[in-house]
Amino acid sequence: MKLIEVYKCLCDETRLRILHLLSHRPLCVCHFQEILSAPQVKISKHLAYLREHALVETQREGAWIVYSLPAKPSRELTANMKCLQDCCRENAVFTADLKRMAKALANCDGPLADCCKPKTKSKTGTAGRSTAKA
Amino acid sequence: MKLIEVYKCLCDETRLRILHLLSHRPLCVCHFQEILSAPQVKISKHLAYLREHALVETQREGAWIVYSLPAKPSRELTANMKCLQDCCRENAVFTADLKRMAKALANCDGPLADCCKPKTKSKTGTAGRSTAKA
DNA sequence: TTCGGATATTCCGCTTTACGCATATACGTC
DNA sequence: GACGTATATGCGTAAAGCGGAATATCCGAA
Repeated sequence: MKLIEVYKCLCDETRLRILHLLSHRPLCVCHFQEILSAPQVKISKHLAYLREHALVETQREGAWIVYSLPAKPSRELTANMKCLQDCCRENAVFTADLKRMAKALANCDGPLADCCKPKTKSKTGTAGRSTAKA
Repeated sequence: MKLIEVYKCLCDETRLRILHLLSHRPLCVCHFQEILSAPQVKISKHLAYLREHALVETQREGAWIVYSLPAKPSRELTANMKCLQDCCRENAVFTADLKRMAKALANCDGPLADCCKPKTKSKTGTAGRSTAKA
C-alpha cells in the first residue's frame, strides 16, 4: 500500500510545508531552515523521512544538498501534489511560506545552486548564505 | 491547519479503505466489519476517529448506525476524496473492497437501511444481517 | 423489565514518531 | 593536514497511534 506511505509523509505539518515548497521549485536545506524557521536537525530529519519514502530526491552541489520532487514521481505522488496545491491556495500558512521563499531566494544572487555558495567572488557582496541573518 | 487532520485520517490503511468505500455509498458498521474482515472494536474506533475529525457523519437507523461522507464536505476533503478515487482505481486492495461491498449488499434484500433489519417479516427469508456468516 | 444484538468506550501494552542534544560525516579552503 | 560550514545520524525521552480484551451503552422485541 504505497499510498499510505504518501499520506504518512503528508500528515506532518513540517513535511507538508516542505513538499508544498518543493512543488514550486527545488530548494536546499538552508532555505528550509530559513523559510520554516526550524532548527537544522528538525528539517534534516523530515527531509530524510521524505527521501526514504521516495517523495523527494537529492543532488549534491558542493557542500550543499538540493532537494527536489522526484523526476519521475509515482502516480500517487503526482495526484496528491496536485491536490495539495489546490488545497493550499487560500491557506495563510502556505502562502506565507511562498512569500518567505521568494524573499529567501531574492537574497541569493543567481540560480539556486549559487545562492548558497560562499561569497568569495560574489558580485554584489551582500549575497551570502541564507542562514546568515542579515 | 485543518488539512493536516485530513491527512492524519488518510494515513491509516483501515481508515483509508473505509473512506474509499464511503466515497461510493453510505454503509453501516456491520458492513465494514464484513468487507474489511476486521473486528468490531477496530472498525468502531477508526469510525470514531473519522467522526471526531468531521470526515464522516452518522445517522442512526434503529439499532444500526449508518456512516456516510458529510453532506457538506470541506474543500480539503472534497479534493482529497477525488484524489483518492484516482489513486485507487487500479489498486488491488481497493477494487477487492468494492467487490466485497457489492457482495455484502447483495446479501441484503433492499436498500441499505433494510439490510441490517432483523428478518422478522423479511420477504425472502434468506436475507439477514451481514454479520451473520452464511 | 429482561434479553440479545449492534455499537461505543475504557484500560492496557506495544510500536512508532517527533524532538532536541550531541556528535559524526562530507565538502571546500587554506 | 587543520578548520569552518553544511548536513546527517545516534541516543534518550515524551507523546501519540494502533490493536485487543473486557465492559458499557443503546435499541428493539417480548
